[in-house]
Amino acid sequence: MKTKANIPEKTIERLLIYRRELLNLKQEMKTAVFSHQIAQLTGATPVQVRRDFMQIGYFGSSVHGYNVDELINSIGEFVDDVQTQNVALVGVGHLGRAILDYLQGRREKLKITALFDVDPTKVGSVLHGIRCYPTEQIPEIITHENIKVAIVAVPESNAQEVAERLVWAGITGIVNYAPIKLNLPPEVYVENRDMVLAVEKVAFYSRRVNKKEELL
Amino acid sequence: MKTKANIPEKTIERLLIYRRELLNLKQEMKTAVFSHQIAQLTGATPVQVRRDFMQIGYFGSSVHGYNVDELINSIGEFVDDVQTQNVALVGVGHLGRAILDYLQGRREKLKITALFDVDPTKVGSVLHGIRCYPTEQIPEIITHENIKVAIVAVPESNAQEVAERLVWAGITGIVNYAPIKLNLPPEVYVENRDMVLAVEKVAFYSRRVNKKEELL
DNA sequence: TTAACGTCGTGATTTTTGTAACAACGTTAA
DNA sequence: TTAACGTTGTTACAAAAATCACGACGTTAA
Ligand SMILES: NC(=O)c1ccc[n+]([C@@H]2O[C@H](COP(=O)([O-])OP(=O)(O)OC[C@H]3O[C@@H](n4cnc5c(N)ncnc54)[C@H](O)[C@@H]3O)[C@@H](O)[C@H]2O)c1
Ligand SMILES: NC(=O)c1ccc[n+]([C@@H]2O[C@H](COP(=O)([O-])OP(=O)(O)OC[C@H]3O[C@@H](n4cnc5c(N)ncnc54)[C@H](O)[C@@H]3O)[C@@H](O)[C@H]2O)c1
Repeated sequence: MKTKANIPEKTIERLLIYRRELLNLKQEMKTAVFSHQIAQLTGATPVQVRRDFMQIGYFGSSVHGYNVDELINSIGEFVDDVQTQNVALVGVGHLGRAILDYLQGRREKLKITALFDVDPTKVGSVLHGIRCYPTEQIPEIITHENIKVAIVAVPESNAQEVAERLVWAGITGIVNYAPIKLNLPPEVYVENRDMVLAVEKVAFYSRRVNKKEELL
Repeated sequence: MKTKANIPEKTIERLLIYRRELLNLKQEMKTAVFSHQIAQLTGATPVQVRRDFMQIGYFGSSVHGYNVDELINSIGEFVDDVQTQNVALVGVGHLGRAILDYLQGRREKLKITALFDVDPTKVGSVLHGIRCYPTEQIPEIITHENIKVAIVAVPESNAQEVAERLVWAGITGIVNYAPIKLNLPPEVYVENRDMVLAVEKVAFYSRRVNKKEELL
């Protein structure tokens, strides 16, 4: 895949958003779509949409626009692995449970295949058909299931330790819901999802709106 | 505040991250800190750190670095409102519960003061001292409590409708956990937090790490 | 006294990201 | 046949963000 070299991160993010909406269009039996429609559905601009598709080497027709099915496949070829990627979820509390309920079955190529927790009442149980293991078994299971991606939903105080164990076991990508910066080797890709920061940011920008209105 | 005009969004995000770590330093009784230490703790570069502080008009000393307390206050003066901002949480399921547990009491200037749900078993109950109201009362409560920020944690199928109701009631900032693009007036600030997209992105970049290792 | 050091603040530069402009090309309708 | 239309692909341009490079300024120690 020659194009794959230097696609901007922002483009990757948008491609995933496009796909989400394209899957909806497919549900609605739509077969073709124009860039300005995708833009409308996703909050991007039409030019941005077209350029993003250009970057992954998918070309539409100036008459019918883009073929929904083909486009979904092209994005998939680009962002997905050939095989399904297995995912581990560590910390099966309220948050972990919500994540599990929500994620499971949403994407063909992503599957949570192992849960980990320390709580003896949770270890050994099976949720959504997935077994919950004690954290001691992280190396064993991660290796055996060839898991590279993990979701960390444990309390702040345990997140660093858990993350290190995961990386040691072979994990190379982490979605981190704990409100700390994980200190890990730079080759591990970490996406942080601290909710407090999100709310703070929205609180900040929501205020500017109010300020603006006052001036009118 | 004259500086407040044109601070980049990325800087705002980093300032909030800096503050999170500075609050930890304060807990540890640290009183001063250098830019390279903050950089280390947050994943930024030292220059970026200094630049960001420059932008909000806080200046350190080249000898002692930055005063932790003062810096926390300066960031606060910049990003926080003078009074506490009240926040509404809509959808008290697994996700909503986790958000509530986690957010409440973490920040002086942000407080969840109202819950909304449609489930009769939840409406009327009190969690963390906060009452859960039926969604019909959104306009009334939002107005009465002067709430401008809301967190949407309802199922996908209801998110758009709920968001519209919130905006109609006066909400100007939303953290959206439903996996859809909310179609709202452009002056409403929306932060989307779709977990599937986060995992997909991490899955993508985690793979590149593996690829790289293969080449060595 | 002065030179070496470490850090800050900031102008200059590079890199990344987004936007505008427009040619190319079917399609439609005069 | 031809002109007008709407959309795509792409080049050129602009804006935003990150990085580099260096002067300024206490502090330390020779
Ligand atoms: N970023 C966010 O959006 C957000 C939102 C809510 C919670 N959180 C964070 O996620 C954490 C989990 O939230 P929650 O509401 O599910 O809390 P919770 O207490 O309901 O769940 C935590 C789970 O982690 C397990 N656990 C504890 N230590 C562990 C370890 N060392 N290894 C494996 N599992 C372990 C516990 O047994 C429990 O099941 C919170 O502490 C908070 O830091 C983040
Ligand atoms: N983005 C993410 O990270 C993420 C993760 C998990 C879930 N989700 C989304 O958030 C939603 C909630 O997740 P959950 O696990 O808490 O689901 P849940 O079913 O446990 O909770 C949903 C809650 O919303 C309430 N609700 C339903 N319709 C409502 C309405 N019109 N107004 C007010 N409340 C209403 C329900 O009564 C329930 O209490 C999911 O459907 C999913 O779309 C997002």
